[in-house]
Formats: sequence, structure tokens, C-alpha cells
Amino acid sequence: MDYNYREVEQKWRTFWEENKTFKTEINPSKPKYYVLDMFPYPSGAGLHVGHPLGYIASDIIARYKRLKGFNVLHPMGFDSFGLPAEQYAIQTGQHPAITTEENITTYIRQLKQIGFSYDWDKEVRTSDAKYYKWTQWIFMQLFNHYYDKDANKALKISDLIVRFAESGNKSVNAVCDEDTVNFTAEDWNGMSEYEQQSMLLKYRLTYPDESVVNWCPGLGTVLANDEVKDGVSERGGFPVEQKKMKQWAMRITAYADRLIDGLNEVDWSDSMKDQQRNWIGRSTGASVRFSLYDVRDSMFDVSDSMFEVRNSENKQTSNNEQRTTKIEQQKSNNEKPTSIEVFTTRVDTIYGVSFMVIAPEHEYVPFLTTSEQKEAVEEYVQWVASRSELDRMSEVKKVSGVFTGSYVINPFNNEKVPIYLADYVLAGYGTGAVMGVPSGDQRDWNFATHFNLPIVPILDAQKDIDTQADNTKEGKYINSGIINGMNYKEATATLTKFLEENGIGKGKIQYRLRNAVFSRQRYWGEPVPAYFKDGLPYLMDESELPLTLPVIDKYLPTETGEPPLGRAEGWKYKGEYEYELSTMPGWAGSSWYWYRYMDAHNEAEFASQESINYWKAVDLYIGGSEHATGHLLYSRFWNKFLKDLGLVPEEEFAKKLINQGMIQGRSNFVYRVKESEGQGKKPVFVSFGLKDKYEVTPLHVDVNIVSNEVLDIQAFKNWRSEYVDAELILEDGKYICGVEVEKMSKRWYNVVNPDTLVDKVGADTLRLYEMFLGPLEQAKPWNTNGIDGSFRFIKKVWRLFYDDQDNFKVKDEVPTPAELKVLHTAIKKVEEDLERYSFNTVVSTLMICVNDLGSLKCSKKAILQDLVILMSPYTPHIAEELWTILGNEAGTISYANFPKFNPVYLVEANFEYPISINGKVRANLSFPTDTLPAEIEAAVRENEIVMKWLEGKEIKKVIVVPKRIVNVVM
RNA sequence: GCCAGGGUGGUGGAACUGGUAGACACGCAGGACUUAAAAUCCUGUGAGCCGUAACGCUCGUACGGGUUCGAUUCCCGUCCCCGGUACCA
Repeated sequence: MDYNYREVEQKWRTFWEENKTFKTEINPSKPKYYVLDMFPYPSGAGLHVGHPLGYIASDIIARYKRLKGFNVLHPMGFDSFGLPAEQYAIQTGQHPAITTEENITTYIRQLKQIGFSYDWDKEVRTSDAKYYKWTQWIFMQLFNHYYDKDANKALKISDLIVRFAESGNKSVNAVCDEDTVNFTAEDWNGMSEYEQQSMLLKYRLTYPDESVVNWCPGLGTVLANDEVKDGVSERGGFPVEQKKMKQWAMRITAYADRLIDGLNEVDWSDSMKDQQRNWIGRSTGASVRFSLYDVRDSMFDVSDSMFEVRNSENKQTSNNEQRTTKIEQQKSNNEKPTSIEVFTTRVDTIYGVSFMVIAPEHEYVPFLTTSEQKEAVEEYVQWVASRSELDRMSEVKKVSGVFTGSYVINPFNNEKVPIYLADYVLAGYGTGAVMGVPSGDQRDWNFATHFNLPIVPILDAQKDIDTQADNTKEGKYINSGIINGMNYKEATATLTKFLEENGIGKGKIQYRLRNAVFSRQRYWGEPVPAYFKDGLPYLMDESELPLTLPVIDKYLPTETGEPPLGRAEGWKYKGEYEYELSTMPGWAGSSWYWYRYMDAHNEAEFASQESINYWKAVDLYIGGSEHATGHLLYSRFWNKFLKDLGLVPEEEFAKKLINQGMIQGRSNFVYRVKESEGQGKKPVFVSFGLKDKYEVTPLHVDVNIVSNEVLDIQAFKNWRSEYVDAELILEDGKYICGVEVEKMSKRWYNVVNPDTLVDKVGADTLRLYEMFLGPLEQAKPWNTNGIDGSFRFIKKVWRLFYDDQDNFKVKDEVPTPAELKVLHTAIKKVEEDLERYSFNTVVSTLMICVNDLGSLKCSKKAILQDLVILMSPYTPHIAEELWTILGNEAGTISYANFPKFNPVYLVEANFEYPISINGKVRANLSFPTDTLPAEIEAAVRENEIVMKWLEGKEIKKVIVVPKRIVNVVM
């Protein structure tokens, strides 16, 4: 009889659950090890085969470390706020909490089925009020702190207020908004409450700010970037425009340097560190202020329709009498700007400036545009508003832009420089303005060539600048006023000094990193524990947490375009003040969850100091590389902040990080005819083979309603309400779908579920197979072609214990040297490979070991017992069963001792040297392992085969690499 | 576009620090067992070539160069694929 995996696996899963085999407690007598998985978003599609890849790997390490004597924390939880549940709620009216609960139940069932050694008592869910209470609490701490550059850490806002009252802000060296002006203690004490609070917002680590969003008037909502395709909404095909909106932001830039420095102390891949460093993008340069030249009039009526959207917030501001203070006036819309500031990393090229470019959404645009240029500018701004940031940065070859009609003055040579708008300058980055130096920058060169602007050489080393830009720093400066004849270093120093002495600029460090937007115009997220009084945000009291999500009738924005929370009846702080209506973004709850696992049910703190100081930081963190610059950066930021508050001990929360490669999915597509897009139109889809005859938009379709690329039409119509009466243009009576290999993701409907596989071959086989697929880090498309090999392996192991007639054949005999050699070869390799996280090669090693023991007909207990331990991290169910069968206490293999490798069994008397001649192997010669290289050389020189290959030529050299190879050079 | 990763047989992959390329598996082909099938076991399996045969030869790690006694591995350039690109998580 074959091994009955269904029965055995079920038996041990029940055992583990009932006996809480993996329950973990603080135990100072043992070394600790914390293995963490990036927790999943519980999608409606259930767990897919891509999830377990990382989970299996981390579970293997968790089990391996237990065998090595560590006290292992290995928890699992759910990142359960998010867009898909809300989207489902919009479609069905079902409360996202219900859907989420159902999905989590499914996930837990699926996870338990795979035999992970999680301590389920420590499970967390970010959408649980008991959890998000602490997310809100951390948010409040951020609001109540500012970043002090002298202390190089976050300090209390209450302390800042004291300092302002005593000496103003001149002596305060803190991270704050760019436009913060200097004030004295007198100024501060003379300010109204409103003015003081407004000022403090410029310092708080979280604060309301304006940022650009994808506004879709057709759907009356803000869309995520990936809900937008070709400038229209993915759902419904409505136009999308860029709009500025008041949003909460997190001052992550305050931590930019520490986020860069911290990378030096973690064991992450260099590529991952590079990505983070580049994302933060620290660059050293200078800011330079260019005065505006002769602004004759401001041609634009500020209330002009084109600018209405952008200025709506500002208008509100100026309507509010209280807010128009002396300080604010400088920024007010009614005053003409007098200069434009740029940031440059190449201040040395300043004499080569022949134009200036500002972002089309720059706030000065109305003032800079002359009446002659008004129409062209208006048209251009409108066009740019329809384009996403990504589109704008991607299209580098096509030059676009428009002249505003205005000029600035180059402060170094007093030349008139025309001001253009161009979409490659983004308002959100730097000052939203750049100086154009066509001889030294290719994009500027392209722009200058396109608009026929002068290209001035500035260095004598520049070559061929009439065909392309040359960004060299070599040579001496020419055409460059005060720096003529200098080299790069001298010039930069001279210019920076000049800027500072004349008050027109200064040396500056600029980051590409932007402060993180912390609002979503959605329902299914953490409510922000803030309310508004006179248009300013205030926190509720900590004792009033959690602020729970109110009940609403529909999960859509209000008629006036407010977020769904605007629908909540009477939802006001103390019945009086408006709450913040946006919710927190997806990354809020995931930015600190590893601490909650340490003490998941604590109601007094986010986790006890005792637990935090025992578990400290994550020793191994496994998750997808797609989180490189999102989750992993935000989490590091929050961790550093919590450390500043003295609440956690470690500067970096994840000591070792492994990025599992994506298991790619095979996506299926349907093709919607473009003419049928838009509200109220009947959707028309055309089959793959006929799609070239129409203008179509490819749309993802659920792979589970497609089989062999043929669409199940009825299932498709039921899939989404708007497709109920869709028309399908068929070929040969079928609707054929397109196929593409891409990331397996719920939002592309290409999720494949592991349940079927567990049923067909068992969890142990699935675990083994997923590891056997290849290196953990490498991406690979999912297919089950090789799974039989893993299944056979399990059966072969069983057959070492039982013969064909089901007789137990394990004997208590003394192992032979050959058997010990097989076993210890495996022990060595399994240990080495696990230490370097080479999960796939361990599977091969186990297979070779089992094959060899089979050939040796070895069924000796001493050998098999160690083999079972070696296997147990990969195939815990069968290992637990065999362990018990061998006479050990039931359910104890998880805490057994990893077999000790003994090199004695591997000693070889001889080594067979490959003999290569000019790099090509021509013979093999065996020598005792202690033979000296000179003796080997002598033997090789006299070898017949070698002589034959020499054909009478001289041997130039013989290279002997001990226990590797011999190479004869002739 | 920019940032980062990858490309090895029919397929997944191995080769750890520059040292016999293709371990281990899948698939395929042939054989054993069986009335038959499944399961299991055995043999072969990068491409091309020579030969009766043991064996041997040439090519071969995306493509083109380079460094080296020796390169899948290091360097330069090109092509293709995948992830991220700030509201998917």
C-alpha cells in the first residue's frame, strides 16, 4: 500500500493545532529567532500558489532554527484593509468587513492546510479596531512630533511650542515646509491660536498638504494610478484629470539621511539597497533664485476657469479672513512673484543657461503668461493635465513645451532667459522649475534644438555639442564670467560662495524622495483620529481611541465629491466638529505590524516593552521585491520614528531580507471595442483572432472562467454587473482570450489556488515542489509539470520504511561506512544550503540521499532517523509520522536536534583529476588526495594521452589546482 | 524614459570563491512486471559528426567583443523578458 498522505497530513495538522505545538513564549534561556513573512492582503480569490512560495521558505527556516535550538517567533496575520474589498462592496453593497472576514477564514484554512508552523495565537488583522487603534495611536504620535536636525531625531511638538514662545524659530534647526518664514518670540506670542496652529503644521511629522490626484469626474472619485489606463479609467473608460487636493502627508523626508545610512547595517541584497538609495535620491547641489524680468501685467484672471480647480484650495484659504496673516501674504495669490528658484546639481553650468522650464501646474503660471501666449499656454496646460506622471517621464524622445512670454534674469551674467512650460518638469519634485543648459544636458539640448534656443559651450573639453549634449566636468570654463579658466571644483566653490554672499542662493542637498501622501478617498481604511476646527486639524484624545469606521449607506463618494465617510450620518467629534473624511492608505497598518505579533492582545500598549526587548527585530524577513520602495521604506521610517520615541530598541527592523521572486501568472484577456466604451453604452468584446479588425482595449478577465483560452461566456456575463448584456463577437462559435505571462495578482484575475494541489498530491509535495522550482529570488511562471517528481520522492521515502507488502522493514543494525557517507553528505549539504537560503538545492540533496539509500537497500534506524529530521522542515507531515513510527514521542520532531555532521565519514583516499590540455579535458587520472602538486605534474607530463595530444610540441606550463583540475598549457 | 533583476537542453533548474557545463527532476523513447492499464523498476536522452565497437571529434550557457592557462561565472557593448516608478498591496 502506498503512503496515505491525506490521512497522515490531516492527522498531524489536527495534532499541531490541538497541542499548540508552535505556541511561542518569551524564553530568555534560549537564543531568539524571528522569522517574518510579509503578510497577505486577503483577497476574494483566496490564497494563490504565489503566496506560499515565500511562506514555505520562511517556514523551512523557522523549523530549521527550532532544530538548531532557537526560540522561534513565526507569526502570520492579514493586511486586511484595501481597495478590492471596497470595490466588491461598491458592486454588491456588502460591507467590506464581512467580505474581509470571509476571505480571512478562507486564507487561514488554506494556510493551515499547508502545514505552516505559525503560532496562530499571535495572528493580527490590520482592519481589526483592536489593531488599528494602535495604528491611529502612532499617527497621533507623528502629529505630535517634529524632526529636530540638531538632536537628529523626532522631538515633541509641545517642546517646540515652548521654544517658539521663548525665542521664536530662528534658533530651531528643524525639518519644516520650504516656505516657513522666520519669526521671533514676540511674533509667536502675538499670533492667534489659528496662526500658531498653522505654523505648527509646517513642522509636524504628519500634516495636511496639497497633492495631485487622479480625479475621475465620471466616477466621482479619485483613482489609483493603476486604475487608470491611457488617460481613462479602467472601469468604464471615463476621462481622468490631474487635480490638486488636500491630503494628509507624512514627512518621511525628515528621515532621508537615516534611511540611507541605515542600509549599511542590514543584510539586504545590494540591488534592494540600491533601489532604496536611488529612490531617496540624495543629490548635492545649489539653489539659485532667478529674478523675473519686467513683469508688465498679470494677464490671467485668477478665477479663470482653467485654474479654478487648482486654486480652489487657495481660494478657500483667502476667503478665510483669519488665515491671511502677515506671513501668509507673501504666498497669497494676489501678489506677483518676483523670482523663481531652481535647484541644480551643476551650478557650474550656470553661464550656459539659455532658457528656464517650469512645471505646467506651477503656481506662477498665471502670472508668467502674457496675453499673446495665453491661448497656447492654456491649451498646453489642459493637455498635460490629462497625462499621468509616468507618461510624462517616459516620453523623453518627444519634446513638448510652450513659451510663457516671460523672462528671468540670469543673476551671473544678467542675460534675459525665456521661461517655458514643459511636461518633463514635475511640480512635485524640487522647486518645480529647472534651468536649461543645452550644452551639458541631453534633455535640455533636445528642448533647445526643438525651440531654436542658443546652445552655449561652457567648457573647453565639451565635444560635438552641435550634435548632442556633453555633460563632462573636465577642462576649463569658457563663456563663463567669474569662473572662466577654472576647473570644476574651483568653479563650484566660487559660484556657491557668490550665491550665498549675494543672497541669491545657497549650497543645498535635495532629495528625490517626496513626503508620502497619507490619505485615500476611500472607506475601507483606518479613520484618521483628527477633526477640524476653523479649518485646522486637531487630534482627539488618546483615551478616545479607537475611532472606528462609521456605518454608511453606500461605499461611494458623496454627491459633492467628498469621500465615502462624508455619508456617515452625524459622524462628528463631540457631535460638533467634522472628522477627517479620508482614511489612511494601505501602507499604514503594515508599517509596524511585526511589533504587534510580539504581544498581539495587549490592550494597554502596541506591544509590551518586555516582548519588544526580547524579540527586538526581525532576523529574517521574506517577501516580494515589489515592496522595495513602498512598504519597506515606509516601515523603516515608522520604525525609526518609534525608536526616536524610545519605544523600540532597533534602528532597523529587518536585519536580513530575502525577496522571493514572483510566481508569475498566465493572464487572460478580453478585448473591448473602443467605440463601446463610456457610460450607458453596451459593452462589445471581440475574440482574440478578430481583434485586429477593431480598435480595442485589452482587459483582464478571470482565468478561472477561461479554459484553454476559451471563455465561459455565461460565467463572464455573471462576472460583472456591467457585462450582463455585453455583446461578444465570436470566432468559430467561441470567444478566444489572449494570454500573457505577468505577475500573479488578484487585480489581474490570474490567481491559481493551491487547494486543488494539496488535495491531489498533499501539502508535503506542494511544499517540496514549490521549493524545487528554482531559486527563491527568481521569478518564474507557474506550471505543475514537474510536480510528479516531488510526489514520487515522498513515496520513495515511505518505501525505505515499508516494503511492497506493507511490512515495516526498519532494522536496528549498525550502519555501513557507505551508508554513513550518503547520510553525512546530505547533512553537510542541507545545512550549508539552508544557511545560504538555497532552498531548491536542498530538495535535490534529499532526493539524491533517498535514491542512494534505496540503491544501498538501507533501512537502518540510525540512518533513517537522521534523514527524517533533515526532511522535516520541508515535509513536516510525513516526517512527524515517520518520527513517531521510529519510536519517538509523538509530535516532537519539531524540537528534535539537527543531526551533527561528522567529516570523518566523507574522507576520500583518492581524487580523480580531470586533465585538461589548453583548457579542454582530455583525460582523467586518479591520485591519492595527499599527493603533492609537483608529483602530479610529473605524472601528467609522462601520461600517454597527454603525450598524444602534444603531438611533439613543448609543454609550456602545467597548472595543478589541488583537488580541482590539472591544466597543461602548450 | 529612469531604477533594479534576469536570459544555460524539449521543460524547471545545477555548477557555492574563475577550474570536468547540464547535478536533481519533468517530459520523451525503449525495456521489465501485467490479460491489459495504472503504479513501480531498469536503460537512454544538449546539438552535430566519425566509427563495427570501446571510444573519439566539433559546436554549445541570449548576441558581439575583451581579460585569463582556463569564463555560465569577471569587464565593455547590443537585444529581449520581468518588477518598481510614489493611490494595487
